[in-house]
Parts: sequence; structure tokens; C-alpha cells
Amino acid sequence: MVKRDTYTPESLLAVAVEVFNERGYDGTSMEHLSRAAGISKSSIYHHVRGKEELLRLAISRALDGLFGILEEPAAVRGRAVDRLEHVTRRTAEVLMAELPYVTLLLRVRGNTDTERWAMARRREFDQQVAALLKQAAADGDLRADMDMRLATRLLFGMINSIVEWYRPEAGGAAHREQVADAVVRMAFAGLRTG
Amino acid sequence: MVKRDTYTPESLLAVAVEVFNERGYDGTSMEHLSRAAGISKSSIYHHVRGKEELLRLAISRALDGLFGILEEPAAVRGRAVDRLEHVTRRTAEVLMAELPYVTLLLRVRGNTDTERWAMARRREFDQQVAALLKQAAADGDLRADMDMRLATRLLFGMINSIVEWYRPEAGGAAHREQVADAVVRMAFAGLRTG
DNA sequence: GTCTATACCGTGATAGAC
DNA sequence: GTCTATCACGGTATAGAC
Repeated sequence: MVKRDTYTPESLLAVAVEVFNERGYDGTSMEHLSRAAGISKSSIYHHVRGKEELLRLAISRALDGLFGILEEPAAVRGRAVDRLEHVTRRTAEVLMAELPYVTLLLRVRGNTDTERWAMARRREFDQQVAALLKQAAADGDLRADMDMRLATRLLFGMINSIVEWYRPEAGGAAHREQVADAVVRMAFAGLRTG
Repeated sequence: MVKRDTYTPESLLAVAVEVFNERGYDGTSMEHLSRAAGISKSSIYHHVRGKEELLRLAISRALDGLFGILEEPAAVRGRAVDRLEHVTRRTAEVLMAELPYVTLLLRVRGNTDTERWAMARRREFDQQVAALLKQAAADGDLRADMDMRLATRLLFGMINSIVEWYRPEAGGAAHREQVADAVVRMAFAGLRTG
């Protein structure tokens, strides 16, 4: 959270998203934002239309990152189970790389139009991954004794929970890879030995 | 959300917790609560000291349910990996049985004293389960190629994510058991066949 | 136990000077 | 591009009648 002499919507966004994630979106006032940015409330309105626009910008960035995964070659070609593993790993990676933005996306509750739009887009992403699970199960590569809808939800639950504790300061790229490995391993092979 | 002729702190709590979970705690005003309860704002103050007391009551109930698990016979006796599996299943079950209360617990951000107390208690619970994982790994019952701290976090991430989609109306006890089974299966054996 | 009325403050947002 | 001053509104909470 570096204080700047002058702001662009982009650099102001970085500050705002940090505060949103600390206090929650509803718990953050324009006064909080102005103090964190080191400029007055009214100056913020020079850069963005208001609080909700900051939310929309942040969420768009998170969604762009996630949907980008689905267009990567390894996500569109090959056996479904391998594409699923790729998407799982990459979702964890994007989540850590774009942590504050994805965190905000995952926490919206649907109180405003912007939040409802975010939730709808997120559902689209989940559904595309759910289709992958279904195909992988049909291929016989995933265990048949589980509802794939339920499995999708638990898989995303595990991945998304990373935002609750991951902090980029500690560890860097090596740590990110270790986390992504653990997610893939636990989701596909489980905790138990043998 | 049944409207009542008269309220007790307990019955008012049930209404409040539903609204908190729909709109978020910070996004819920006393006006929202009064409309949902069908009584005036000031009448609410007759039953509780304020909004934050409702939060504290709700969170206490969730924590009591969770810590109760750790005192069950199957959680204190036997091989660590079996105790861990029991705690995993029961945590999922308690989460579904006390859904609105646990949901609220899992969403607090630490803005007030009450919220910070809740987060500290939750960490205590997590740490006790983390100790179980560590013991099970030492017994050779869990895979050695994963950091157990990380595994604990992913395990709880998976369990806790149930609050994001589980709705008690649909399915009843049979469905709850199916969900708990799926959690245990995925966490311990993984998604992949063979 | 519930109500109406209201105190008092913090909120998101705007006007206009520099 | 930033500021101070200000607005109208909605927030939590209280007073006091019924």
C-alpha cells in the first residue's frame, strides 16, 4: 500500500481493494479509503464515479484472469481429466497471483447490481469446470461413487479457501507452486497413504 | 423466517442470523432487522443490547457446536487418522445442522472486538485439528509429501465451503449424510480412480 | 412488549476555490 | 488534481407514551 503523489484509477484501485479485503466492502467507508490513499474523499471522486465503481473494476480484473484459464491450450485440448487438472492448478495460481482481486470477487453477497453480475459470471466459470468433471467421470477417470456437482463444489471450496490464509509476502513463486501442487494432489489423490 | 407475536432473544436471533447471512453483517441495518422480524427498531433493543450482541450470540452457538465435536469419544480415542476422519465428518455435519450460525462465524472479518474474539476461537479449533493431522502423518497414515499445516487449511477450506451452497430445505438428513460422505471421501481418497 | 418520535453521528456524494 | 465545506440521507440507539 504505497502512498503516491498522484493517482490513476488503476493505482487507486490497488489501495481500495486492500482496504475492502481488510474491512469488507460494506464495512469500508469513503473516509477509510481516503485515509488509506492519503487523499481526501472528494479527490477520489475525481478518479472514479464512486465506491461501487471500484468494486466493479476489481471484480472485472479477477474474472478476466479466471476466464483466461479456460482458453489456455491445455484447458481445451486433451483428455478431460488432464484438462481438469490443468484448470485446477491454474485457478489456484491465478488466485494467488491476483489475490486481492479474486478475494473480493469471492466475497460479494449480491446486495447490489454489480455484486449480482459478479456472482452470475462466477457461476458461469464454475459451470464450465463442472462440465469438465462430468466428462472426466464419463471417461472413467474420476470415481463414480460421487455426485459430480457436489465434487465440483468441494473442489472449488478447497481452491477458493486459499484466499483465507495465503499471503504473497511469504515465500514467493516457489511457495505458490507448492500450494498449487498440494491442491492438485489432495483433490485428485487424497490425504491418505496407499 | 416465521413471524412471531412476541420475541425472546433466542427467537429474534434466528431471524437476525438469516438476514445477516443474506446481506452480510455490515450490510444489515437495524431497519432491515426490524422489517424481517415484523417489529419496530426500538422493540429490538428491548430484547438485545444492539446489533453486535446478536452477532455474539450467534457466533457463540456455532463455536459451542464445533468444540463439542472435539469432546466426543471417537474424537479422543483411537488411531489419529480415525479420529481425524471422525472430526472431519462431524464438522461437516455440525456445519449443516447449525448452518446459519456457522456461516456467520466463518464470515467475520475482525472489524470489532466480538469478531476478533470469534476469529481467535476459530483458530483454536483449527489448531487442535492440525495437531491430529500431524499425529496421523507421524503414524504413517497420511501422505508424507505434503505440509500438514497446508493440508489442514485445505481440509477446512473444503469443509467450510459447504456454507456457500448447502440449503437445508432440499434433501434432509439423507442429503446431509451424502454430503458428509463426499467430503470424507474426497479429502482422504481423492477424486481420481484407481 | 411494542410503538412513535427523535437525537446524533457517519455515510456517500457534490460544489466550488486553488 | 487536490482541497475545504457542505448536503441530504440513513445509521445506531434512546426517550417516553401506551
